[in-house]
Amino acid sequence: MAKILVVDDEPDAVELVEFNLKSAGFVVVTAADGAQALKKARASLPDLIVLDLMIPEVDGLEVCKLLRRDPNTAGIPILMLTAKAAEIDRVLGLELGADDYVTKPFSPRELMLRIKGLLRRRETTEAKVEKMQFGELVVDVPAHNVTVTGKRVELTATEFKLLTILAQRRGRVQSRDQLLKDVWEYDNVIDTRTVDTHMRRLREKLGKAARHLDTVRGVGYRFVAS
Amino acid sequence: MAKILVVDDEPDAVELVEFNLKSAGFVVVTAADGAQALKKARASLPDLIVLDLMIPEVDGLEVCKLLRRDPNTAGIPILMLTAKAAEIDRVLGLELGADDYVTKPFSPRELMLRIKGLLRRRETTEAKVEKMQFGELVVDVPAHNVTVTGKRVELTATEFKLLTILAQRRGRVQSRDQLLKDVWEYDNVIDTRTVDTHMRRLREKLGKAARHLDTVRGVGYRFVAS
DNA sequence: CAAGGCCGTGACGACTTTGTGACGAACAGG
DNA sequence: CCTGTTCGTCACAAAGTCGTCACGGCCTTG
Repeated sequence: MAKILVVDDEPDAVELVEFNLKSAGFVVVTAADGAQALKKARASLPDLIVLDLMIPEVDGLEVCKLLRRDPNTAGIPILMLTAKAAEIDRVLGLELGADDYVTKPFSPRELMLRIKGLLRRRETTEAKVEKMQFGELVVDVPAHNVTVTGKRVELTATEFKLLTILAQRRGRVQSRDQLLKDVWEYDNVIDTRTVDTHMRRLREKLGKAARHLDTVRGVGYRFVAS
Repeated sequence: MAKILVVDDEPDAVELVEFNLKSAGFVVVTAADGAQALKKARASLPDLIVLDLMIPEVDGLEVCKLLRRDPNTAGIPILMLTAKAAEIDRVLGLELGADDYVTKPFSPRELMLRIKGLLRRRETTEAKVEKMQFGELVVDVPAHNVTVTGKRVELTATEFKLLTILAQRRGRVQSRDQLLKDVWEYDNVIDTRTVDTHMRRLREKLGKAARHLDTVRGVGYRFVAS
């Protein structure tokens, strides 16, 4: 479950945000000033930071800059809370590097939407790695190459695409229809059982690395990394 | 089609809105005061609520706040109807958390646009909660995966869907008919006792996490988070 | 406290889903 | 034009899943 750091010096605002986030199943860490924020960000490495611009000790601008400078925290999405719409330009600009903003007063609902949007955006962009390794299995997308314990496995174009898409979405079940859409591209004339046949061929060629290919009965297939 | 709760104490206004919504294919539920509104919102879990600010029993502000505080209704978009433009700030502000507003008198056309806008926004930007944790029980929807104290539990497609729907509506009792509709999808040929059998299998597989599955005698089943 | 209804449980047969081997069409390369 | 590969479909068998039913305990209700 995603962990979120909420930084604001107004207890009411923190409480409101905290309540909403917890209701949505997030783990919440809070901080009331800039110094605390930096400390907690580094200590608990949250998945996202909700940061008020006007806070004591070290202000929001400075916190943002410092977090971006540290390699450990540079990648964490920051959602800025600003009182004045006029400050938006600076917040989103190069100077600060926040990823999104919400102006006060905000509706909790709006805030939640932004947070989920940021988390999703990060998820999807991070997943597009081109060379993937899972134990003995290596999938090199640009080279169009697959190896199992260092030995090259010859896959046909369709098999390769199927494996790639499953691996890129590892952990998530893909229905046969979804796979047809993505691997065979809009060709819904094709029978869903065709997917099964290709999975069989894939498994055959991958040998022991076939353990990564899970069948989820009644739903579809899933790639497991471990 | 989406279900919409309309709350206003003026019968004329309700009728007008209701007529327009029904013409557009929405399912409409109405309430004339705040107490009724809260009751119906919790009972029928609409996709959106059109809420007049000035209503008897419990006023609009209070209804809004209470709905936001309940995890079961916190996510429902609220469209406020206000008589005075001056109230807008409070309505949209931190204090209330409405998602949009329309000032009276409004044109039906304007109202419909706002409603459709809110519904679309939710559809496109708000992902359903995908990963839920309740103590030792974790339900990961996209992965189609359930774990109890870290150990994976193998569920069939039907069992998983049943658990997911109950968990997403935690705290609220679901009748067997409702569950048949949502899990088995329009297949009302099926015996209601079938739900019992699946609940049994779920409980068996979940082990000690089965404590989250409550039987409400004479009514149905309920997922409890704690 | 007795009757009736509701729900948990175990069993079972019908049905669905998936893995597998085989086959012919389409296709690319020589 | 020939040949080998790839691809989509099919049929079949095995395994898993589903819906129903009957029984019995327990709770509710009068």
